[in-house]
Amino acid sequence: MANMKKIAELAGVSLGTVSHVLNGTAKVREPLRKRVLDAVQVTGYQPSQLARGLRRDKTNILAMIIPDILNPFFPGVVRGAEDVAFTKGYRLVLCNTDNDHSKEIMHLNALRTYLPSGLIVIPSDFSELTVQAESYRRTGAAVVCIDRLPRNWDGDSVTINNAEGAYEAASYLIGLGHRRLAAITGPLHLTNSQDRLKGFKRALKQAGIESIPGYLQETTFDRAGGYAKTKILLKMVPRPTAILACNDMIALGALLAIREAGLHCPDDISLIGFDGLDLTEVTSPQLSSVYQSPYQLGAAAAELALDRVAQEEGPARHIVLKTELRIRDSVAPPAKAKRAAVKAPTRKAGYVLA
Amino acid sequence: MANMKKIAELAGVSLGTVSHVLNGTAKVREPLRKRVLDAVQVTGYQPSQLARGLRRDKTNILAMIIPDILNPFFPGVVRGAEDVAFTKGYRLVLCNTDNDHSKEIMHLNALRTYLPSGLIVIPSDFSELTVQAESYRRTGAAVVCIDRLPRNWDGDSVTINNAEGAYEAASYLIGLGHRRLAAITGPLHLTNSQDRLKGFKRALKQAGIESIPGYLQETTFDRAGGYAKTKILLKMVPRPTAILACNDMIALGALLAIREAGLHCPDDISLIGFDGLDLTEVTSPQLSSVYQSPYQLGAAAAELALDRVAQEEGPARHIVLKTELRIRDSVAPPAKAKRAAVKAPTRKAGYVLA
DNA sequence: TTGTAGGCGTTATCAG
DNA sequence: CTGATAACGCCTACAA
Repeated sequence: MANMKKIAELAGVSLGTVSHVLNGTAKVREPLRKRVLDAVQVTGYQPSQLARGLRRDKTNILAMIIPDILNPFFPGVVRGAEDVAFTKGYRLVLCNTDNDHSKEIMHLNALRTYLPSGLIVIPSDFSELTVQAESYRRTGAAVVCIDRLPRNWDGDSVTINNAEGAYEAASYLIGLGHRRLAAITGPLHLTNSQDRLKGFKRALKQAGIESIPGYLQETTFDRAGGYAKTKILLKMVPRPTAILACNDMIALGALLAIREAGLHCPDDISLIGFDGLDLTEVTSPQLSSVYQSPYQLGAAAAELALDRVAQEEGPARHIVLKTELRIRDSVAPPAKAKRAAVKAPTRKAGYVLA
Repeated sequence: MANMKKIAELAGVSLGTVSHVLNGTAKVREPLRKRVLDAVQVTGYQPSQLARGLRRDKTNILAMIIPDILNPFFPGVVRGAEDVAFTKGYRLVLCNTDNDHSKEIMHLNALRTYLPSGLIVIPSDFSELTVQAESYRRTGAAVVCIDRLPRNWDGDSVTINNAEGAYEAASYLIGLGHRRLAAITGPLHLTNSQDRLKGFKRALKQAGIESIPGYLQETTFDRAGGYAKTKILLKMVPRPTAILACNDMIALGALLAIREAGLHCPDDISLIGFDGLDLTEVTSPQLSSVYQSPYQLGAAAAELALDRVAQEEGPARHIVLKTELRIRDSVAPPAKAKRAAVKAPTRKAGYVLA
């Protein structure tokens, strides 16, 4: 492959001049400039990212560390980041941690020697990112934390308004006449789980509803967890009339458990999920959910990281994205209260199919 | 960050010796060796991948080019490749083409200067990869093509047995008593679409069923396509009693169209998808599908690529993975023939939930 | 067995 | 403005 030396020969100038033309680092007389550019055209020359990175102590690489691309929430995040990165001439390196913080550390270490410009991280469970990031920043890399935050995180971040989203969902159910509301939360050591629970509780409190401890179930963010906890909820007396699942996978498991119990959603029990994944449209009933945009999350993180590359100083920025309650077919007024129930707001359109 | 020079000083040896110890490229006396290793320990030294890559003309980077990580088939492929890459000390760079072959070329060009060891590509529509790959191989990179092949591809590849999978699905439907079988295929310029159609036709031919042209519909690999084409199929007289959708997204659209037409799956019409995505479990009825393992596809590709790095010569290898027909609730004997129908094989278990 | 030194392709500094 | 030239960190002949 062509290199700068060859371009210099072809253009009949020195190596330094080629560099100046290519990087705009000094004014070069037009004729010389043109000769260089022509030589570049002819040879199809591209600068070696390796040599450039070595010299500059920084590559056009953006690294992204996530729990698991197989979890349907994450592809959108990755895609958002990749699009922004690509547009700005960066490549995205993808790492999966399986929520294992030792694997997170391994990735962090391995990536370091590639001198990435930025690092976008969805922290694993019990992440020690706050410590690691410090050493990273010394290499000049921007570290942006998204979706959930590790303990004591004080750097740049992009999250969503978890509490508000859960609050709206719970309030909506209460508005329908529900008084016996249950919540199935994700692991409560995660900040997003904590915040969603807070929002849920606030809605109850505001409506003067006393929360029954058994109605609050904590589990993992997956279908199996939702299934198991819903089984428990359905056996309670009195049985809750509505469930807020703190993500869609949990809601999916809940739906299955409801069906298996011979109950019907939403007639016997209302259900709202969280995230608003595509698959909420293909279940029956279609699942109501607190939608958030994974794409926007990833894109904002990449913007933030690359801004930080250009402008290293400045206070940490915290971007908080909005959620949107999407009501579909999985909610209804509670059976006993149907007649008295407040009229439900107009059904919002979800994705349109064709 | 520490570099080899510092290690050499700390260990009281020369730079070359450090390199020899680290790469096992020459025998070094135990005491020296130990001093080097200790210094590495103490400093937490890691070799610069950039400098190493520059010197070796090759980095520990594996690049992966796919249409779109948002398509639920691809995350599994990416994860399979990343796991293998990670295990062997490689990082995965992810690129989305949106099936746009000019974007594919842009990625290919941009990646080149990072000197990746390997390249795993799911070709875009009308890909010119066969040409591009040639120039890539000259840089010493292994190029592996997966899922579908571009025109004239003669390099390493990993695909699945598309024809066989479609054949089995169609044969199964025929075995249930269906005679009016329709197929909704993906774009027929793609090799995987072509092969699935071939398998479908072979099953019909073998059963002595004449295929009605209108029963063969070509569309894009998405829900909207499946929806539109199914609408057409449902208006035909006589109406098909079974549909083979050439991927699960198409099947999803078909399911919706069937429901909207006031028909019931499987009582009025049987449906089998292709890919066996997780979401086939959450529809109702649960979708039968020709399962393939995206994870295995990605993992095999990474193995193949990295094998090729170690062993550059040798004939092209073509790995063909098996599919597995997973029958769930979306198939039944045709209404009129129910009594006479052959007994359906035992229902295979899909994923187990808990 | 160990050390020396050249060069991979850039960028950046500093003379001219 | 333009051109040498010294790093960046590592590998690898080749020499000792």
